[in-house]
Amino acid sequence: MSTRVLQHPDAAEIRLEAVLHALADPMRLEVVCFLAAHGGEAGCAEIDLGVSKSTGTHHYRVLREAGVITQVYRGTAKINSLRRDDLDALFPGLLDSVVTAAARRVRV
Amino acid sequence: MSTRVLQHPDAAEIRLEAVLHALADPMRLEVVCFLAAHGGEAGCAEIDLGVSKSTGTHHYRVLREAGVITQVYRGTAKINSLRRDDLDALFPGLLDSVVTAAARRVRV
DNA sequence: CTCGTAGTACGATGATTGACGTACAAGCCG
DNA sequence: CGGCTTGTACGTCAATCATCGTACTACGAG
Repeated sequence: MSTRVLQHPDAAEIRLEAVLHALADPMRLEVVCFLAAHGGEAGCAEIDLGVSKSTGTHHYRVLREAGVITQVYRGTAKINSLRRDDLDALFPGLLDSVVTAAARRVRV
Repeated sequence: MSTRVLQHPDAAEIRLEAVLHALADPMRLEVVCFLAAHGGEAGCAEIDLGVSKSTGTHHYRVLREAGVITQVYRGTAKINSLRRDDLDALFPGLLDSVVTAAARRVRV
């Protein structure tokens, strides 16, 4: 039906538990870290999660519905962006501490 | 067998995903907020979660095994303490931002 | 010793979730 | 147009999770 427009929760509707739950999955955490490290933009295909496309779609959807990322179509590709502004405004310091902690975790 | 000694993960074994997962549940988040607001000590019975004892035990166990809280027996009661030092050392700022965000969330 | 309180252990159960394959839609390119 | 790439929708399956009830242990008070 050619929607091509993706629904995102309003900033005021972002729920802390949903964000934490979205971040609790290692795969989604990796996506967030990737976006945080790359200026917040990346196509779905640029982040190799090692899972099937369906599963990837599923995880991106969870992140989007939790209000963690924004997704925009650009041709056939879909660009994912971190909603850093909204997250920082709602939960100051949360994103940074999680990303920092995740980066350290990888090193260990 | 009178174990009466509870096993806690070592500080180095605390996993970010486990902590996030533990914090993602509203009930456990409430426990953490309560402990954070009360100097980090409280018996299981002091925090009314509105669920059965079994469920309460389950949630406390998840928190303990994730390395979020410490549990010590004092007579028949069990005292829960936040592992603030360990968490702050491993994931600087994480606990504060989550607790702050949760407190704000309740107000909304 | 007996009882009450505080919490554990052990299933059981229903809901949610993660992962997948297949079939399909939308946009680019030859 | 026809094929390729990119991602979605849908149904399925297994695993995990939150919740509970019941039976039990440990401790303190009387």
